[in-house]
Amino acid sequence: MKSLVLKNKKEFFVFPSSPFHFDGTFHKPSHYPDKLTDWEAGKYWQAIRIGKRLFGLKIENKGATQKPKIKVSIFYDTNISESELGKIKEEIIWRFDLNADLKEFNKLAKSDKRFYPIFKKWLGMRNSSAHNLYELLIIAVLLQNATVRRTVQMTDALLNNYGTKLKFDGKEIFAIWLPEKLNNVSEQELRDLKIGYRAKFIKRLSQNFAEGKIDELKLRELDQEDAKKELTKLYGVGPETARILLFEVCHQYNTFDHIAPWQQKIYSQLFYKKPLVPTNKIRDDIKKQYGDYSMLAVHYIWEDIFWKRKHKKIDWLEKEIRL
DNA sequence: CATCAGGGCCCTG
DNA sequence: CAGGGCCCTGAT
Repeated sequence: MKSLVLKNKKEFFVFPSSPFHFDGTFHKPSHYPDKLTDWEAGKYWQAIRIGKRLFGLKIENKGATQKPKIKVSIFYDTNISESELGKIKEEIIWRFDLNADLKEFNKLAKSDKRFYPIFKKWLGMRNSSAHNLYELLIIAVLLQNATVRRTVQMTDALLNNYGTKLKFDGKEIFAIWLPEKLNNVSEQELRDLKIGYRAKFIKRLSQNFAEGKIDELKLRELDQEDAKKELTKLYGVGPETARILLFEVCHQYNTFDHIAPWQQKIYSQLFYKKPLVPTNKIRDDIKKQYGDYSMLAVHYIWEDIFWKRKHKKIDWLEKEIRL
């Protein structure tokens, strides 16, 4: 594995739209533990790629819910251009949806007697992705048909072989490889890392990205239906993977269409306090109540229970999260 | 020890 | 559009 020490630093500030929730936006406790990001209250680290170059990223909360302000520190090796700095800023704003206009959504939340306490607690939280399309796609493929532990093992194996370790700000943060890095890696070599049939997906997807067949920026502009169509064309991307990408990378707030069996059990408890409610009913009820913000609303309630789980084990939930 | 399902997807009939 | 197969791993 390559290792990169980043000793130089440049800083700037960003002012997210108000209201804003720093920790809810930069840390998602429902995600599986990875070495790609690090977080503590008010502080967040990750690697970010601009073009082919890697930078270290530290983001700190310097504002308040109604007066948002974040400090961004970029760590680099020898030099960094103004254009690169600008692109990083733009990219951060997109990935963490810092310019989001959530007025309509917050109005909707206020009229929801049942879950208003949750919406209020996380007021200003964004749905976000630390990663670009290719990177999140890889993660999503590693989630397929696997338990959390297995996903972690596969991620580590791939990172150890093809990733880069960045050292900055006293942290060690990993970065996912560029798609072309796998050009000369055979499917069998990937299989040897015990990622199973996903080797074929990752090989083919990386090839597509390396050849520039997917334009992430264009995808961000498409409406939901077209974006979904484009994503589903990709080999290894079905309804669930498309949903993840649409919501997290494209910031489509209304993607509550596909419900996986394990999610069904958790939604049944969260929304009905029952072990198993039909997915059609769950979907219809949520869509009826939250309209264009179906997935975003569910995201608030979903992350909230995983935040609670951080300090207090929740029996019924533990059962459904397969470690 | 064997069997099985899993935080899906592709392919076939 | 339903159902089998896929990699590997931990649970039974």
